[in-house]
Amino acid sequence: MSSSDARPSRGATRDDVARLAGVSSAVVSYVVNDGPRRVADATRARVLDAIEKLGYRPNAAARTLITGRSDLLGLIVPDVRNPYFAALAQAMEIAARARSMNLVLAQGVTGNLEALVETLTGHLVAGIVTATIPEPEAVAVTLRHHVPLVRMSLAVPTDRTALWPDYYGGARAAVQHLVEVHGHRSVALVIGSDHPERPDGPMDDRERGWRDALENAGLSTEHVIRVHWSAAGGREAAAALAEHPEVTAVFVAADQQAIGLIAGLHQAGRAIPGDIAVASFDGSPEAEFTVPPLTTVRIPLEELAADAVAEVLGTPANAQPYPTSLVVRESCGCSA
Amino acid sequence: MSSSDARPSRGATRDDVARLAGVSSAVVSYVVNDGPRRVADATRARVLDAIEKLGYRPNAAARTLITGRSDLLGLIVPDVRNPYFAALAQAMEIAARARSMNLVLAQGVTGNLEALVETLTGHLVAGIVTATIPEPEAVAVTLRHHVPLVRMSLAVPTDRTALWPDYYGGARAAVQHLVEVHGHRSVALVIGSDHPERPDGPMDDRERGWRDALENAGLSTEHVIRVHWSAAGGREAAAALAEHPEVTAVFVAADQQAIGLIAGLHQAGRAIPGDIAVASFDGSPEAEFTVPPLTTVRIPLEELAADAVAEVLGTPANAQPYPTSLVVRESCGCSA
DNA sequence: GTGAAAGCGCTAACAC
DNA sequence: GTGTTAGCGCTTTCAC
Repeated sequence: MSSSDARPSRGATRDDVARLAGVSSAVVSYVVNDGPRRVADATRARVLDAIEKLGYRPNAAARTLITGRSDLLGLIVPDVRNPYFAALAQAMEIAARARSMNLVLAQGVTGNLEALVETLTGHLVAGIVTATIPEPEAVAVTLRHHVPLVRMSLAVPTDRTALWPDYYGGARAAVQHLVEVHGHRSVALVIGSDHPERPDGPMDDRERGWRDALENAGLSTEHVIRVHWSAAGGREAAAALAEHPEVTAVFVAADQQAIGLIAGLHQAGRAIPGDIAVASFDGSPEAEFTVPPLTTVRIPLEELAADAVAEVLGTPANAQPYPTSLVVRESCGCSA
Repeated sequence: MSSSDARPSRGATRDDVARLAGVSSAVVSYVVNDGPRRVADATRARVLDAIEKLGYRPNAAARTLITGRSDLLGLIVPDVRNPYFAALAQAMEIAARARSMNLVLAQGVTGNLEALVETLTGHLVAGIVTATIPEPEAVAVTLRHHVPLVRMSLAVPTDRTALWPDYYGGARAAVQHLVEVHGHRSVALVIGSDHPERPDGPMDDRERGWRDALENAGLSTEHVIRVHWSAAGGREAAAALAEHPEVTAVFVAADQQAIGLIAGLHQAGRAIPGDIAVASFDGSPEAEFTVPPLTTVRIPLEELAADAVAEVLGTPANAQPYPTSLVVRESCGCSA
């Protein structure tokens, strides 16, 4: 520890390694980065040895400064505690690390994203993946700084890049299952609302799927219950449902809401699936542990995440919605 | 766009701002950082104006390079999808952002942390907070690079810094509740094991709390069920419990396990709390939505997170365990 | 109150 | 196959 401790002591630098290995610092770079020049095996070994001895780690900041791009990837979600976004964060972290990137986690809601995006671009992140719908100003920041922005879980026409599950097909399949397999004639929809201020905004594709499945079967689409995208919202939906005993099944747009709905239904003394059947959307792991286990539409999050990272790194991803699959358990009326 | 696009176009630099404002680049620094020199109000206004016009954002990498410390904070958890760690991540993200830090999320298990820690230190993170128990090699890396390492959720004697909830007191209070309020005489423990390879390792404080509460009441501590720290583990525990009908109550060391346990108990046709009462530990939000709602010990995660961040930033935190509180719901036998 | 200038550690031409 | 070197954008000491 020969240097002063006035500032946090920095570890060995590339020059230290070069000196110890008896080579120039460029060679150290070549070895560390495996390019862009070839290095003789013997030299490489000496360098590696010196690196090991010194405990040398490249300084990410210096590298970022010169290359103009860091190995950081921003992920913006509304709320990591929501199991859906937690699962997304997990999938993204794994996908990022598989490509030697580091995930910077940011939580933010639509309308507050600009500052977050600026912070992230200030770090020269390789890209930003967001499950929160960014306002135009936030998008403008990424555009100005040429930072790839990948929107997940929802696509709007103006998106440069978006990856999203097949909300429409998945919802439709779930509702069809309720109608065709179990013979339900009155299937309610429980869904959140992203734009409470614009009730006439774009319709969620899950809602469209539910609607089309019902209309195709000649059934009514009158029962729509809009609550918060949360378990607490789902519990409120149970109360609303109590006023419509004619409803014998519900399609819920998110597992979290379904979990709350089930709790509320139990509290109200209604049996699942006996009195009322439930199917939902997301395919989160917790759906396996509700009572009864929840039938849900699984989203291929791992694929979505891997492709989102790939997209940021320059590999154009699939422009199609990712296929979902119905995971049949007991809440819909199927037996264990 | 006068510069070539050979490399990703970088936004305006501090020099651009200085030029436009007609000042030296040092002054721009003084304005941006609010120091270390004073700047005349008129000058400051011109600089701010130029910054605005140019859409200038400081380059975090350059700043990190010169200061030797970034505004990044590493958080290592075993699994963000586990609601407990999701809640921790959320609390940490909020606490970090409140101090203008960015959270780098890393997932890792004991035994694999060294590389993660090296990556993080390579980014000159201001500190690392970990809920995963780091092996000594990983700790050594942080020591060598002088990166503060704060361990959360568990403390071992060799820790430099650790913040942890009152596992012992919380568990003990929960078990006492089961025994004293509800009169249970046979209370099992369901808990995970961090060191399956060392069954004689340090005992989890939750286990100690459970044990002491029981021994003080003159009750037996024979029923210990060790399963994975997950809902699936909890479900297995339900099966194990079926062989011991004399057990009328269970203390579960983690909400996730309790959620699985409840599912398993239902499946086995056992009523909660009628046949068997349940209380658990964590205080995660999902505990409110089980059937019946789960009585659980709440951990003050927000405080823990805020203090962990403060600690990293140089404010020595509380060296005491953080007080927990029993959230009484229905799974223990209390009425709604 | 403001400016000039010396690096922070690294990459990648470009020479040899 | 290896060495030299010019910055990347910023902070801060030191002059003025």
